[in-house]
Amino acid sequence: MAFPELFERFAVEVLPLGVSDGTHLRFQSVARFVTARAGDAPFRGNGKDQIAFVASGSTKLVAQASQGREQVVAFHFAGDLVSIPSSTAHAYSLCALEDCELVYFPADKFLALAQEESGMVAEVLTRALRALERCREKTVALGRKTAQEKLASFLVTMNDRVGAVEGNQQEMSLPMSRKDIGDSLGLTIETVSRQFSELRSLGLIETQGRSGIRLLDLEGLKARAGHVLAAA
Amino acid sequence: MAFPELFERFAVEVLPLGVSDGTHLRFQSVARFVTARAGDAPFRGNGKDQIAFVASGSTKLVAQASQGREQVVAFHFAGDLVSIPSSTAHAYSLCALEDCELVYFPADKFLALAQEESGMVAEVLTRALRALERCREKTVALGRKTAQEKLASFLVTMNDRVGAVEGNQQEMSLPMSRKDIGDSLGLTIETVSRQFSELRSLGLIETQGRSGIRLLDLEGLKARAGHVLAAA
DNA sequence: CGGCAGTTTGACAAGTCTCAATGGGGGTGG
DNA sequence: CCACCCCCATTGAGACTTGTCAAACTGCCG
Repeated sequence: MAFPELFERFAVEVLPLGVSDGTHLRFQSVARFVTARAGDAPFRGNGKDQIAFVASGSTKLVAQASQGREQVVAFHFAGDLVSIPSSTAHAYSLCALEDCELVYFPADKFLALAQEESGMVAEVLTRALRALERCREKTVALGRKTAQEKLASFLVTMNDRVGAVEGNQQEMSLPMSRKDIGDSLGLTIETVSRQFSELRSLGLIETQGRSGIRLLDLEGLKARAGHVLAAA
Repeated sequence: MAFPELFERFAVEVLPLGVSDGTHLRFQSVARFVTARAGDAPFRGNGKDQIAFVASGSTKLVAQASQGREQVVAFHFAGDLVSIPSSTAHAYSLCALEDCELVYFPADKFLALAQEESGMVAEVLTRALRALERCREKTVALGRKTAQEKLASFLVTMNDRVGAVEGNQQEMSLPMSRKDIGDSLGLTIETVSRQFSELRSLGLIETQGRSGIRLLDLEGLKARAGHVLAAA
């Protein structure tokens, strides 16, 4: 896709309605574009905070711990905005799960420009709070859930984000590998695989090939996800 | 402390310089106040998103998973702003570690008011991004670190937030119990205690009573924290 | 000074990781 | 379009970190 068209997708999704032409153009002037093939990591350690918009495809944000251990901090899909930090206790990199088109900005310029348009900061704040919420939920899973609960809540969450109704069941195609799922849930590939088998034999899910997943019993999955709803 | 004085502390810390008197007053009109004794949970499941400012004392944000398991999602100290969500997969509550004075707002009104003052949203966004960063770092610890690495990185992080230099060593008084630390790191009380003993016998830390901690070898601790710095 | 909650330490159990081998999908090249 | 091959996923056996249960200890508050 041509670059101006990509930027338009960002503008439609993130810029508030009725944003001034000037702001629109200034954003465009600091925007950069990149297409990434599955597996590419276009932002590996470039030393500056970045903000990236996923125009198409899907990505993972990966943190590195010592001894080659990796933790997937978040997954992103078309329309998501990602903040990629540079100076923290762990090195982060954004990595394409499928072929991707990304629009990205230096974080400092992006935030400075955003402040010129009041609704814009609010939009970014809303997205940041949503990201914080997801991260907190992940924290609970990583800290206090069993392998099975981790996978069950992962599937329920992913279904909310990319699932589609098929008959009276939920169907989705996950772009991430077992390794990605493991690195996201703090488990090994093998444990993830075993839990997939277990959920299958419990009749809660069906898998089709490597990425196809059908949730046969969404309520049953939720019951095994270890959730506790507010004001219960 | 009197309520107007508490609000002033919030205003000085969070409201941008030169905020209009009108905005100042509108914030004050939706602000609520509460003093909490150590152990109190003033926001337990009240059904609405809240934003709280910690005027004095320290708090923990706790999520509940099934079967009474608890996960501490974040700690907060005087000057911090906390977003307390209500409708998520887990029930959250803010809990006082020491006696606290809190200024709080309904989140919807707070965010609506913030938008009237451009610098205000930016300030809240900055804080939200910092909270997101901390949460991501915690995610890495929970997902991919050993018990010892978890405790070491916890101590290093806490030292950054509340530590003071004492001689050529770092000293701090932690307001949270071993249980709080365990619930924050995804460990049991016993494992936390064992790791404290281990770090003590390695000569990296000294403990004094239940809350006093001296970091004898900050670099040694960091080396055991499993960090990988960016652009290494 | 006494009681109690929180902490430390120990022994054992359990869940997950590691190492290893087999099986299957899906992409590539003929 | 089909077949082959490689990589990913699955399954199994054994090891190890952490959790569980229990008891002794200690700092802290009344």
